[in-house]
Amino acid sequence: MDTLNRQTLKRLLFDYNFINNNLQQFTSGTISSAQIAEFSNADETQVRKDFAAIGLKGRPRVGFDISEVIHAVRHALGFDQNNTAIVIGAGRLGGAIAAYEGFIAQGLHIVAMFDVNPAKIGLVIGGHIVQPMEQMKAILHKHQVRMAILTVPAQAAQEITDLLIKAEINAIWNFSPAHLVAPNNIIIRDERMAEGLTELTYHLKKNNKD
Amino acid sequence: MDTLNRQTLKRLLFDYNFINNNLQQFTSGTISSAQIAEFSNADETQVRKDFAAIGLKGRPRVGFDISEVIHAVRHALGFDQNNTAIVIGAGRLGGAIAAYEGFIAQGLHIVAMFDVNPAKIGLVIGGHIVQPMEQMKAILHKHQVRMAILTVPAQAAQEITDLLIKAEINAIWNFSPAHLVAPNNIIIRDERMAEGLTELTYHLKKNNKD
DNA sequence: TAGATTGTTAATCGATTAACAATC
DNA sequence: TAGATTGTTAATCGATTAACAATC
Repeated sequence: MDTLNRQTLKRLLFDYNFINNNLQQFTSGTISSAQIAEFSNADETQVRKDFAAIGLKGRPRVGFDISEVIHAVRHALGFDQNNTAIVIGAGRLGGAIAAYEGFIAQGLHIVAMFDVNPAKIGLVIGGHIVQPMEQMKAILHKHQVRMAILTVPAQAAQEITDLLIKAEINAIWNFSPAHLVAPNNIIIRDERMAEGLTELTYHLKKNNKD
Repeated sequence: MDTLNRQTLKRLLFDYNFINNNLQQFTSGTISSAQIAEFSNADETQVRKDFAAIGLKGRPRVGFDISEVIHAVRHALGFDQNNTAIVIGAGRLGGAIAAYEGFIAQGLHIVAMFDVNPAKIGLVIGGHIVQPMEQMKAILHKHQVRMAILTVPAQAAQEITDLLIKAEINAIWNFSPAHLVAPNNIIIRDERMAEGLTELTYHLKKNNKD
C-alpha cells in the first residue's frame, strides 16, 4: 500500500469523525461517498479514492458499510495500535494534553510526565506525577515508549530533543515553536500554533481593507 | 494584491521566524533567496515568488534587505495590527494560551477570559480573572474584540459559537474538536490537534511494518 | 430491468520547479 | 566588465475533479 499523503490522512480523519459523531442517523448501516462529500465539502470522487487507498470497497447502489469504514480507517491510521507516550514540560499545555481523554480513541496512552524544574518534581499535573529528567531514559525503556510530546519553551527544546535522540525515541510531537534538528528516521510533527494565528490575523487585516 | 494562500502564509511565517531567530548571523543586513531556501528547504524560486507576492523587491547580486523583509512580512500577515481577543474556556489549554507571550509579537492581545462553570468565575487563570458568559457581549463591545479563542469541550462549542455570531465576532480560533457551523463572513481556524496525532500514529504504524 | 452508486481512467487545475533574460 | 542574484515566463508535477463504464 502506498504512503498516504498528509491531505488524505486529514480527510480520512475528518470522514471518520463525521461518521462516528453521527452514527445514529445512518440507520441503514451504510453511507455513500456523496453523503460524506456533502458534509466534508470534498468531491465525492475524492472520498472514493481515499477509501480505495486504504483498501475499502463499497457496493454499487448501496455505498460503504459503516462498520467497515470505521474499522478500515482506524486500522490504516494506526488508531488500533496502542502507543505509549511521555509528556516533557509540566506546564499548562503539557497538563492539558496529558489530561485530555480524546486521544485515547487514537490509541495514545501517556505514561509519564517530566520537567527540568526541580520545583515541579512530585506535583501531580494532568493526572501524572512530574518526574525529573534523569528518570526519563529508564521510563522510556520500561514502558517501551515510542513517542515524546514536547511542551517546553523554545530555548529548551533542542537540548531535550538531543536526549530523546540518544534514548532512541521514534516520534516527537513538538508543541514548542522551535525548529528541531533530528535524524530523518525520527518522525517529527510540529504543532505550530503561530500558523493558525497567522491565518486569522491575515484574514482579519484583509477584511479590514475590503 | 491577490489573496495569499495557506501554503504561502505558512512559508512566509517560517522565513520570518528563521530571519528573526538568526539576525546576528546576517551581518551584511541582507539575505538571498538561496540562503532562506536552504534552511526552509523550499525552492529558492519559491522564496522569491512569495516575497514578490507581498510586494518585496530584492536587488540583483545583493539579495533582500533584512529589515525590509521583516517589515513587509509583518505588514502583509497583519502582525502590525493589534487584535484584541477573548478566551472562552478557562481550562488548562485556555490558560496556556492566555499566558503565552509569544503571540504578542503577532499583535494578539487577550483582554478577558470566560467560562460557563460558576465555580471558575473569579479565579485568575493565565493572568485573567475568569468572568461569566453573561459579561461577554459587553466586554466584546467595550474592547472592540474581533477574535474569540475557543477552548471548551466539543459539546459546548456550537452553543458558544452561536452567542459569538450574535455578538458579531469576526474570527474564531477553535481549539475544540467540534465542527462549527457559522456564516461565511466569520473567519474560522480549526486547530485540530487530532490531525497531528494521526500523522504520528500513521507513520509509527508504518515504520513498524517496514 | 432500470437506475443508483461504485471504481477508475482521463482531463483539469493549481502549485512547484526549471530556465533564463534582466540587472546591478 | 564579469558574474551573482533577482524577477518572471515556461515546464513539470501532483492533486483534484469530471466522465463514464461496470455492477449490483
